[in-house]
Amino acid sequence: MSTSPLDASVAQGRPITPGSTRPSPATELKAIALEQFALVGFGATSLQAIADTAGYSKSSVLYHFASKEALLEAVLGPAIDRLGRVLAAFTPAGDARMDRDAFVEAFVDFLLEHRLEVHIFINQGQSMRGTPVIDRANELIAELTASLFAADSTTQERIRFGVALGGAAYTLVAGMTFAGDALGPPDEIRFALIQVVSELLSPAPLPRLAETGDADSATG
Amino acid sequence: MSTSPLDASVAQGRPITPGSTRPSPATELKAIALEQFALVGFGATSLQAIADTAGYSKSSVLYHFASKEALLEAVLGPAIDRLGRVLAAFTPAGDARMDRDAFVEAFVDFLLEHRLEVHIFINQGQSMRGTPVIDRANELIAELTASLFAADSTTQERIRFGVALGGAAYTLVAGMTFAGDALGPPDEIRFALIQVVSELLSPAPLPRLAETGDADSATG
DNA sequence: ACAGTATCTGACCGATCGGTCAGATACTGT
DNA sequence: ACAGTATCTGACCGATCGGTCAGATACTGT
Repeated sequence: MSTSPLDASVAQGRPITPGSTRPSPATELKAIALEQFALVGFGATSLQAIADTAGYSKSSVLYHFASKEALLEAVLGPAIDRLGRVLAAFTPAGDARMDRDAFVEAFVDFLLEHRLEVHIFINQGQSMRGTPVIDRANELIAELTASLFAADSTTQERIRFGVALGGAAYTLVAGMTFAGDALGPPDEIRFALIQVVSELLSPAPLPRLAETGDADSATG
Repeated sequence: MSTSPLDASVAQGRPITPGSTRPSPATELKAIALEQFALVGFGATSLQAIADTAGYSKSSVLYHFASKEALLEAVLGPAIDRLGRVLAAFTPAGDARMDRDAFVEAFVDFLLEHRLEVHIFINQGQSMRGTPVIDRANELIAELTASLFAADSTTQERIRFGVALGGAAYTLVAGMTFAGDALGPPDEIRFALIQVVSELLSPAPLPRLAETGDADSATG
């Protein structure tokens, strides 16, 4: 009995096994909340469900986070901070198109690291307007759009940008989280994403794609 | 007072103004439910909210639809039927790649017509497994994947397919529904989508744009 | 040993959830 | 005019929602 590591140890609120230092309750709760918010949505996730999964009481969740919305802030905040930093590094002043290739790489790495957070505010951002952390994310997306495209951008360009953003977010969550590793090895996923996002953000197909060949796709 | 057409007329359950024949209550409820399910999610949408928006009581909603899940079935069913027909027309037997350009056009038209439904089962399909209508949609997506790609498809191809599917669904909802007409005129959107989806589903960039003799390493 | 603090919990709150049901009302064909 | 049916509603149900609070327990520095 009590095969689950969550049962006996965490139920008391502190790690018992001295060897593997269990993450703090707040960290654990944030991780569970992140997954649930992305999977079933913020509105459809109950604090009770989060507490049950973590092995705590609902009161404990509300001890660590003042409210459900505060928990959302804590969950999304770091990812949005990081997005802000990625954007700031590539839009220093008025000069928008600095080093687009490097930007795409940094952006894809951001997506890979924070795919669940991105999925949340991509797919639920519109219905959560008013929540500070969501508004901040929406502002950053608007900033990103503005820095990538001039004011006279075409429908074509806007569509390609939207497809790149939403497509990457969807693929990462649906493919990596839900479908397991059916999508491919992580390094291949990263390479393919960088390529397809670059392609989508460029007015024409990548110019130097000609001789790249396979790169490292054969190395498993 | 009572400027809203919903107020006086529908509150009694039947259209009063004889000129403009109001849609049936069931149709109206489905339209409102569709929007809410897509906007805030199925789990976060209450029957009361749907009823209030339509100007009916919650009991009336449950008179027309036996349950919340039955309402979801009624909302998504037609779109999934249509998707099934689109797929059936282009995968008659084992021959998968019939006329890919025509298929992409039909598929994009399907996306344009049922963007909210697609958004629902793209973004909430994983958390609604077990619901018959959602399972049916997931099967169709799997069938689509199988008909587009051989069993030995590369990571690159799978990523591109996912980006096309998720990206188109996201762009149509976020761009057209939430951002109004900021994306562009409908015919331009359609044209741009057909082009970008075609490009993503092709193993190599569009042949006309560059003379890259590479063919992307996928053609093995 | 002891006081102070951090953490966790059950009991409880009003509000809302999906759903049931009896009855009121409107429409129908005769 | 009348019976039958379709439609709509309020009252009500148990369950669950996010959140509060007093008190139990564990840990801390002294």
